[in-house]
Amino acid sequence: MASLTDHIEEYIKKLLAISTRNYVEIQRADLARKFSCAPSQVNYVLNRRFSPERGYLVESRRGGGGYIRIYRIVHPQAETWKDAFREMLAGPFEPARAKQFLKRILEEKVLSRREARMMSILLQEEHYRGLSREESRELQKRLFQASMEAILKSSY
Amino acid sequence: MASLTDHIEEYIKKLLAISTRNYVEIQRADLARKFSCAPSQVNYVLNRRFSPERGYLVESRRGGGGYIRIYRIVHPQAETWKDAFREMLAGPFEPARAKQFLKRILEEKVLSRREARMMSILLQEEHYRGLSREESRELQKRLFQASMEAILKSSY
DNA sequence: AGGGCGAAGGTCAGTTAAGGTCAAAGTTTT
DNA sequence: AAAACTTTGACCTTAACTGACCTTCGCCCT
Repeated sequence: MASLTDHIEEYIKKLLAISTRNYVEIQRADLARKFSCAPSQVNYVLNRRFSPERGYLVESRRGGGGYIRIYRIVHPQAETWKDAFREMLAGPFEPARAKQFLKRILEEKVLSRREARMMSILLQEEHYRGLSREESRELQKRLFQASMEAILKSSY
Repeated sequence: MASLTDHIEEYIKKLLAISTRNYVEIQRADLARKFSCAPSQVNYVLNRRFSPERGYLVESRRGGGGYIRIYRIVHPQAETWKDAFREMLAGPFEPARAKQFLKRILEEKVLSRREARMMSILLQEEHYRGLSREESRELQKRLFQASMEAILKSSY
C-alpha cells in the first residue's frame, strides 16, 4: 500500500537517478524530519531496501559532520552477482535472502520477470507442506541452486 | 443463491473492470469489514475464484502497509496445450509425462528454452533424495504445476 | 595533549499492522 | 447420505515502525 518505507525508498532512488555520481549522500536526521519519522526508520529502510543483495552499498560516518552514503553498485561486471549467489548459498539457506537476490538479478536483467517468478515459486513455503523446516530448506536450496545453475549454463 | 463468496467475487471483478491497470489492490481487512465476514474468507474467495486456472494472479505482502493485488491475466493462444496440461496433472504425477509435455510446449514456443530447462530441473529425482517416492512425486507435482502457472500467467 | 561536550549515526527489543493457514463446523448440491 | 462448497476462528509469519540507549567523531577549552 505504499508504506513510509516505500516512500523513503522511492525518494532515495530518485536521488540516485538524478545524481551525477554513483552515490548519494544524506543526513539521517534530515530524512527523518522530511518524512516525519524516527531516525532509526531510515536505518530500517537502508537495511531492507538497500542491501547488498539488492545491489547497493551503504557507507556512513558518525559524529559531527556525519553522513550516510548510498552507492548503487554499477555494472555487475558479470561476476558480482555470481559472487552474491555463491555467498547466498554459503551457510544456512534463507528464502528471504534468496528473494532479495532474485529482485536484484531481475533488476540487472540477468533473468526475465517470468523466470524470476518461477524461481520464486520454489521459495514459497506452502508447497513444502508436510516437511520439516530443515527438510524444506534443504530442498529449496537444492532446487533453487540447480535451477539457477541451469539458467547460467544456457546462455540465452 | 448468491453466497457471500459470490458477492465478494463479483465485487472484485467490478473493481477490475473499473481499474485502468490490469490489477486491483485491496486490503484484506477492509474487504472483510465491508462484507462483515472473517478476513480469511477473503483468502478463500481468492483461492477459489481467482485462481490461475481461472486466469488470475494474486500477489500480496504482509506486515504494515501490506496489500493484496489481483491481476487479470489475458493469455492469447492458451487453449491447445492447456488441455494437455490438465490431462497431465490428472492422476498420479509422472515425471516422464511431464517431460513430454515440456518438450511439446517448448516446440510450440509457449516457453523459452531456458524456462523449459528450469522446469526440467524440478523433475530430476536426485534433488529429492531423502524423501519417499510418494512425497517426492507430490512435491514435484506441486512445484511443477505452480511454476508452470506462474510462468504462463506473467506475460506482462 | 587530553578531557569534555555536542552532534551525528547505530542497535535492538518491543509494539503494531498487515496477510496466511488450517481444521472444524455449517450449508448446499447431487 | 455423501460430496462439495462455504464460513469462521484460533493461531502463525512477516513487515513496518518507534524509542531508549549506545558508539563515534570533531571541536572546543584548559
